[in-house]
Formats: sequence, structure tokens, C-alpha cells
Amino acid sequence: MRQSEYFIPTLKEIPADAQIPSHQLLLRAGMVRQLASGIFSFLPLGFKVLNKVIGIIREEMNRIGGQEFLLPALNPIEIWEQTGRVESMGDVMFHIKNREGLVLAPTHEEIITVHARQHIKSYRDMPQIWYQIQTKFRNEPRPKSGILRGRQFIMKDAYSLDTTFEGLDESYNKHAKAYKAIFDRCGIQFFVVGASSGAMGGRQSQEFMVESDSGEDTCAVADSGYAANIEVAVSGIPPVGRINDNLPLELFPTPSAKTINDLINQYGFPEERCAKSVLYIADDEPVLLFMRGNDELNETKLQSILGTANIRPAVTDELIKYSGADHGSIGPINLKTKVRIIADSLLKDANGLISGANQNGYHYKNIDFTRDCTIPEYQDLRTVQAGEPCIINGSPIRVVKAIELGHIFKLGTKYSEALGANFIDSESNEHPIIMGSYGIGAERVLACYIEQHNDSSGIIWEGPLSPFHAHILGLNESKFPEVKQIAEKIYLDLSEAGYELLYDDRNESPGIKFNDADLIGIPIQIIVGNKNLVNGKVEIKSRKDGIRQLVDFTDIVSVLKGIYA
RNA sequence: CGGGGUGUAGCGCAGUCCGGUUAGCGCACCUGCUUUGGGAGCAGGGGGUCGGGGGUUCGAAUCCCUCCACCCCGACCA
Repeated sequence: MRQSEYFIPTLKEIPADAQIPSHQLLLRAGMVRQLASGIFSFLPLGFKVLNKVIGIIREEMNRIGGQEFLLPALNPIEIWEQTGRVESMGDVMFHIKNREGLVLAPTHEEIITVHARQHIKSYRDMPQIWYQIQTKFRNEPRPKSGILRGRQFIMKDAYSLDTTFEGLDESYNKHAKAYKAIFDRCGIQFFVVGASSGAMGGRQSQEFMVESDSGEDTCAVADSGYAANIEVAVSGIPPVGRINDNLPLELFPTPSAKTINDLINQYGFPEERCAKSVLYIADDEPVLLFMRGNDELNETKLQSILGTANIRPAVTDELIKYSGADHGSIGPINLKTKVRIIADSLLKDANGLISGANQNGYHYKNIDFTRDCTIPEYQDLRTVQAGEPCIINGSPIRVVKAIELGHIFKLGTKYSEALGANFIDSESNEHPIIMGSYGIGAERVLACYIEQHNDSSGIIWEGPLSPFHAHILGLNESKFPEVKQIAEKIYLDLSEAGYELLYDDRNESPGIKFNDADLIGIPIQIIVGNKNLVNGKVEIKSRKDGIRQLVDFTDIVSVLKGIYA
């Protein structure tokens, strides 16, 4: 590719709107341009690299027996109504305004299931792995971080169809293996975490994460290998348990204690013995939750316990209505109305607790959960904190921010049941198809690579994502015809040898060429300048470490072969 | 949706508080000459609905009202 004819609009200055390195570099290297919030155009160089990402994904999907589809982005809304996801997706799904009944697909479980229903009739027809690489539309409330969170993006989404849960496990494990291969080949450092299935439904899921301050997810990881999304993470922190002095229940005035910290500071109670009460409203029903001290409620965990995403903290009126008191004085004893109560597992059967008396300005102390009140249900409600021991070997948990690159789900039969995608087993019994769903965000792979491979000069490509094998820089070609002549010859020879080349034949100063080359970041720069050419030499510069070597220009093909051997 | 910020040439910005020549600077762009191994120099030149609309005023980039867009934090999010 001759750079004089190739559209790579590099930028010297950092665009003001770009905050994170990948966004800044994608713009500066002339790879993408933003069209609107969360909507990006890929320019030739950016599209070239994106296609390399897609190519690797495609190869690894084919390797596990995946069959590539291309499903429509325009979907009839009826199908989405049958699975209830028009409602659960809410504003995230784009609805077509001037054609009633069409939506833009944010994912494709429904459409895949419809096709499975049409043609997968027998256990003999399975297993199947069906995938596509296609544009998804999601009306994100707040797009951010360049191409990391857009309203339109390319996703590799795959779906497995199996007859048994053992088969699903196998399909799922194949995808996990393929995903590792994909990200390894791309040269991305990643880790895998156990994750919440969220609105997708299903029984097990894992996320492929890249640790990054730009990430929107939070994960708990430990040296033991423990890794989980904070939404589901657990720690090995011991339960509060029982103390020996089981004193009688005692009501006492706490006129100025509104928070757990007030109780600790004013009365000297140990934090872990203060049972924090939180009232939530889930699908219009009150749920009273008890947590240890200042533990943070994990709403995702609560959602899966309650089986609904529709939860919110109660407002003051509701607190008074259900408990008899407002903030700071709610507790398990003498509740005004009967409400569902769930306590965190750490408080199981504990005593010596302090909690609100459901009467403003009063708390109880010496509460014994087994003596003074009925706690019908203990669940893991808390959010894991950094420094807590992990459940594998007690090594301390670190809490890190991460970018979600991929997500694999064991869906089960949620979609096949809703849409009636059934098959007949060997004994003529009908069952819903057992499904899995597996996604990778293509742009995120690209962005994460750049997040992990850059320096102050620009992007550093290595390996299969690099847009070109080598960048030939012809310095001052108009002044030194022999420079042009040799650069052209190198371009020709290497092209014939099968290398992908970018040849900077522009009439620009050497400084501009050097800086653009470092910014674009092609791994090998072949610098053809009069200075070395008078001795028959050209310079080979490695972008990654800046190491330069002089080689005879006649040897250039074998030198490249050595580098790419 | 709540909070904060920004909007002036392709990019980065000053000017706005305190209204007053023809709206400015750097980079980029065009022409010419010179230059040529880490973003060249000189000379000349082109490019603006100052985000849109409305208002106040003799006069608005500047003050007021309103709408919009974009960025950040939060909420939300497979």
C-alpha cells in the first residue's frame, strides 16, 4: 500500500473528547472517526485491523465446529414479545418509528431459536453451534470510552443447541477454549471470571475480562486464581457467629444515632455486631434485609435471590409504613407489618447484635437472631471488599476494574421454551432444546489490544493484529532519486515475497514520516535514507523496543523472513 | 434521568466575567522560493451561520430565555 494513496488522516494533537488511550490513539492514528455519541466510522486502516480481529474470531469459531450465519438486524417485534424481552430490554432496544412492528436487534437469541424451531426436530440434529459476526444496536443510556461502549457495534454472537445439559457443558467448554485461543492469539492479557447471568437468564456464565482503569466492570481476584465479577464474588470472611455472654434483649435510646457509624462512635459497639437494616421494594413488595455492620448490599445478588430486576430502596414513607420508623431505626423486632426478611449469611444465628427498634430514636442491643426474632432466610447479600480472604486458600482479594471482552452463558431452555423450540428424543419424548449463548465485542478486542500495547509515541502492533508486516519509509525521495529507486525495489521485492506493506512514499519531511510511523505502530520500520544508502544499507527499526540495525538493502527479503520466521 | 463541563476555521485553543474597529492565535491547507534523518524557514493566500432559535440593546461571540449536540461522574447496562 502506498501511503500517498492511502487515507490515513493522522492527528498531531489529542482530540479533546477522547479520554482513554485507545480512543485517543484510534483517532490519532487515523483509524476511526466519531459520527455521533457512541457511533463510529471505521476508516480504512481501522477497518483493516478490525477485520484481522474478526478473522481470528472466525477461525477459532470454525475450529470448534461453528457454522457462520448472517442474521438480520431488523427484527419483527412479535418474536421479542414472546420471550418478554421487549419489556426487559426496555429503552436499550431501538424501535423503528415509521414501520410499526420492527425493532433493531440488540442480540439474537430469539432469532436463532426461531430458526432452530423451524428445522431442529430430532435429537439427531444436534449438537449445533451457530454463530455470526454482525452489527448490534443498543440504545445505551450513556455511551463512553470511545469504541468501548457504543450504540452500534460488531459482535460475534454464537449459540449452541444441545439435547442434554452434559452436551451444553461440552459446547460451553468448547467456547471457553475458543475464546482463550482468540484472545491469546490477539496478544491480549485477560482473565476469566464467574459472572452473573443477569437479564439473559440461565444458570452459569463466565466473562473474559481485561484489567483496566477504563473498565466498567469490577472484579474480585486473588493470587490463588480466584476471579469473579463483583456482582457474584464471595469471600472466605468468617461469619459473625455467637458470643458467650448472651445477655437479655435491651431497648435503649439512641436519639442522635442514624447510621452504623454513629452507633460505633457514640456507643462503642463493634461494627460487626451492628446489624444494618435495609428496606427494598421488589415488584412492589417490601423486603427487609439485614447486613453486617457497614457491609455493602450487592443489588445483583439480591436481584437473583428475588428473581426480579425490578428492585429499589424504599423511600421514607414506605419505611414508616412497613417498619414504623424511618432511616436509622429499623430492625427485626416489633415490625409494624409483616414483611419478607432476608439476612446476610454472615449473620446466621448470631447473637449480641444491635439493630433498630422500629421506633425512631431507639435501638435494641443483645439481639439474638435465634431467640428474639425469626429470620426465615439467610442469603449471601454482601459485596466483597478488597483485602478479604479468598475462598480457595485465603489469599487476599484484590478488587480491580475490568473491561468485558466476552461473555459465555449456559442459557438452558429459557428461549426454547418461550418460543416452542422442541425436539424429539430417541424415545419419542418432546423436550425443549438446551441452549448456550456466547458473545465477543469485536471493537473491544481492538480497543483492549491498544490499551495494552502503546507508548507515548503511539500504538505498538505485534502479531496477527498488525495492519501490515512492515512500514517502508523513503526519506527525501524527491531529492535523492536513488532513495526512491531502492525504496520502490524493496516495496516490490517484499510484496512479491508475500508481505503486507505500507510504503510511505509521501512528499513529507523525515520527521513527519518517523512520527506517523511510530503513531501507526507497524512492528517493523524499514528506513531508506541517503545517509545509509550511500553504503548500500537500509535501517530496520523495531517499533516495540526502538532497536535499529543496518542491513544491506539487497538482503531485505531474507532479513524480513528471519524476523517473521 | 440527576449532577458537572464544553460548544468560536479540519484539529487544539484565546476572546465571553466587564457588550463597542474588519473575530484572533498555533497547527493543518493552497502558491512560490529555500530546506531535508525525529512533526522545517521565509513570503503570500484561502477558509467562520462564534451550536440553533428567540429576546434585550444604537450595537451581541460576549447579557437574558429556550432548544440542541458532545464529554465526564452517577443512575442504567447481556
